[in-house]
Amino acid sequence: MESSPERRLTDQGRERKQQILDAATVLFASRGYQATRVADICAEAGVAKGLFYWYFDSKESLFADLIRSMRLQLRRTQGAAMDPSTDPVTRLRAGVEASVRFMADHAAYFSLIESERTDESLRPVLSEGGEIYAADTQRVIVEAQRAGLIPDYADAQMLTLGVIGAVSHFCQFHRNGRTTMSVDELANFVAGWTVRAVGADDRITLGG
Amino acid sequence: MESSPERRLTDQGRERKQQILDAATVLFASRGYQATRVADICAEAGVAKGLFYWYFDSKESLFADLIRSMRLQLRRTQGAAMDPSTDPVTRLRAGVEASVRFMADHAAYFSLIESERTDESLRPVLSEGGEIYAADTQRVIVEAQRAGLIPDYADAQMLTLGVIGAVSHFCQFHRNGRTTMSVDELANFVAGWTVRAVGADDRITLGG
DNA sequence: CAGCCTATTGACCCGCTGGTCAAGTTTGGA
DNA sequence: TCCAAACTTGACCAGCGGGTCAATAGGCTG
Repeated sequence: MESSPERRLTDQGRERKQQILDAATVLFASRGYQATRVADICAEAGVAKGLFYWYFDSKESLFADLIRSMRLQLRRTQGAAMDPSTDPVTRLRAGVEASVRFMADHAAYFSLIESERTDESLRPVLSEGGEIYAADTQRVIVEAQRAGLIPDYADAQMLTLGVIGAVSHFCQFHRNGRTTMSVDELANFVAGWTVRAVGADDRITLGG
Repeated sequence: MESSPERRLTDQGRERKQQILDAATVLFASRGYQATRVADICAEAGVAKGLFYWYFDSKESLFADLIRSMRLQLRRTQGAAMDPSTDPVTRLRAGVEASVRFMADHAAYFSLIESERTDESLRPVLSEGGEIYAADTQRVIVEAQRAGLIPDYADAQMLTLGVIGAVSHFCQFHRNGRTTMSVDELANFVAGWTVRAVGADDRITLGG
């Protein structure tokens, strides 16, 4: 019931912990958090139940770990996605494409957070990120509006929600097999879709 | 463990059943299906636990009942939404606006189906509808493409997914309070968003 | 009133699952 | 070589929660 104050892990320890984390990711993604039993995770990871509680305080704390570690990775990847020397619409495009690719690569993770969004006990952990991503996006959009590339009588916040939503739901459809597009095609299509929706259409591409 | 072969209900019986159904809707929507206990539902409805099993075979069967009855209502409402004598883009607009309004009116229901989409045991019931809605939408889009109102080098199916996704995720943001727009404003905005994204922009409105 | 069906209760059952623990093994470093 | 800490196990526990049931009340029909 404690463990938090920095337990020193050996190489083997770190490996085992990751092993459990991986097993949990797979199971959470396919059955959801609630429906996944600690025993299942241990079986999947091939370790005894007690070991779970050597590395994690609780099932919920493992979940938090999972989310946070993934978020770190996501943020890093996204950071490198947009070239600051280009114009905002180009950056928006690039950001959207990168996000789509990233989400496709980490399908299991995103299907997890998507499904567990309404879980009362998990809400805090889940919502603590995400606003950051929104802020990033909104910044680009406002910049584009200032540069006259996007009509500025539309609410920037709504446009932001639209972009984020579009990326996430197209990826969701991709995960569910509702579309069989390749990731490249998808990324391109979604970029086109959002640029058009946002009102920055230069009429050059309609993606697909 | 049976009950299905048409139990005859008195007026009072029907009322009680609905009462339990309503209680379940509220709780499912706010905590999710898994996290809601049968005892909670009974407490909310103000009846004893045994009564639950007088009217329903199981928690899962209540859920199925809920979904099916709601779907019926939804389909009826949507049927009346679009005026067949207008052009496809106008109909698309109208359909989107009507859907947004409907989803806002039935927020509890949609937040429920949205959150429980990944639940293994519930998937069959959940997915048995939904394709119908997609088919309706796609028909309008294809029609618009034939009429030259939407560029036809874009994949109609992808555009359909985009429309459906946009409606559902904007409504989701509305439910979560991520936007404080009124339902009317929202409906208008989403209609504008989708029309632009789909490539049918007549440059008259950018919503908001 | 008698018989039957619906309606309603709450105590009870039992399997499941998150979490604990005492006991044992391995590893690392002094 | 030896100690302590990291690691690993599986049996065990307690409470929770879905589902059951016997008992009772009430209402309709003959």
